[in-house]
Amino acid sequence: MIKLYNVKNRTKEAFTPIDPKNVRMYVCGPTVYDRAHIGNARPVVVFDTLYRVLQHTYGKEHVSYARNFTDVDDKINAKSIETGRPIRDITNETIGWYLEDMNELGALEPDFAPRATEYIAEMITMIEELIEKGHAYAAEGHVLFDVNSYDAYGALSRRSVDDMIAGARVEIAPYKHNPMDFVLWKPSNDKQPGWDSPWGHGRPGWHIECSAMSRALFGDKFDIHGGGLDLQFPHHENEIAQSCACCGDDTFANVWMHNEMLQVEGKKMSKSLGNFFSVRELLDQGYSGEVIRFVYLSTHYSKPMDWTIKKAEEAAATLRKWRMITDDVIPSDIVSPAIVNALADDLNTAGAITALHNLAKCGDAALLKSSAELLGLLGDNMGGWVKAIDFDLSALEKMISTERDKALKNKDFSKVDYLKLTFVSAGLDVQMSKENVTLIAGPKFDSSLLEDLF
RNA sequence: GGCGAGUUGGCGGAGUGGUGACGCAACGGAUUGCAAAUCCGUGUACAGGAGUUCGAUUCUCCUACUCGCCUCCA
Repeated sequence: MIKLYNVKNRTKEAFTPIDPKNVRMYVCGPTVYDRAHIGNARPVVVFDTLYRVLQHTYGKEHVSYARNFTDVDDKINAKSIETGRPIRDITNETIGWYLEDMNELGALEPDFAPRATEYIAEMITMIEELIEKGHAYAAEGHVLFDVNSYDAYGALSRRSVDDMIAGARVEIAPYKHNPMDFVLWKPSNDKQPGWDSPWGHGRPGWHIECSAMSRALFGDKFDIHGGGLDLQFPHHENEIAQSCACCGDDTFANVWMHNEMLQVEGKKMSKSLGNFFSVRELLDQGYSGEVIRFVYLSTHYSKPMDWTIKKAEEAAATLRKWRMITDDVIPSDIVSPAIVNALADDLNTAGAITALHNLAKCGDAALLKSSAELLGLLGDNMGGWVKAIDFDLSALEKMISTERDKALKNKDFSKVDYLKLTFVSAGLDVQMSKENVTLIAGPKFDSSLLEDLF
């Protein structure tokens, strides 16, 4: 049984799908104007893991996962004006990057990846319904959602409209009935992307796309809605308001999940601090996608996670060890119950990693591999970073072995020690047993440092 | 100002109303020509205060601190 912490009730509860043959999860995806940064990647890895657990529990063909691309947004418009490139070029390129980068993190592609611009008609329909039902109004080319018309507004994030107005720091547009009313549709000028609508040439507000697209793909009601905690308010609150006002109080997502934010070396990631980087930059620095994924999974999704070099290095060491154990091992048909149980308990990925450590300790390589794969780790497609060394060490092994045999007789170890030192400084791990000497290339192996020996 | 999350041993990080997870580091031992790797072993951690309880790190309240959202940035 899967248990999930449902933000709606702030309670961990048993997960019961609406239809076990059709489990539906919607996760808010990126606005596509630039490379995904490492904060963007956390929900991707978190919900990818949940996707795998759901597939494991209900069967691959019975789980649908949708993650949208927001490809109409003022940030994209700004980039287009700045670079002189058409919007579609920018969004296509960015989507390509995104899929590449997330693939490196071992994230499966969702079953649906809807683009906002392909669902404009559905959004317009929904906005019309909202107007008809008295939850939205048109004003000066805009359409606004009337928060006073929806009593439960603020329930998800536990905010009251009055408190928010009192503490508001935003300038209030004159055409709003209530300062908290938010935009469903807004007018576009010649330079902005736009579509014809009953309210003139314009474009959708940010929130309506998720309501319209999840409805189009999953219907009025589905199981899980996820995203970063920063989206809880206002984005998710507004999605709920739109969808429930339109389709009924008992519609939209049953379970709401939010992953906590990511920090870098103890500080909020920000461009001014210089600790802001993309997944691609990290990959280019030599941190493999698998290592990055492991670091993400070693902290529970509900807690803030600190990205540090130290963690990445520890993760790399652990994975290297596990890959050594599972090299050429055929994964077991089953997954360790300890791992399944940990993951079923509100996606306790850190607990699952502990269970993997236990499997490694007792040497059950087949089960270690199959179980790690449920977390998206130790897959054959992700191990390139470990096996990348193409260098025959057998001649060196023989060389040091011979010298050692001699030294053991004449007690002069100077030559052996010299070789050992050279090997170690070239990044080799030198393992001498009674019988022979084994050399293992470490992460910093550099064969050019051995040239003098030949 | 409003709202929320968190504070666990040297570091990271789970978890639990009553036998000190787990990883890294450290230390001791086995092993080794010496090492490394490996194996075995070693640590009186739960921010502070009050309360509930036979018993609290775990529940309740208060205090302090940290962080996040409310503002273009997930």
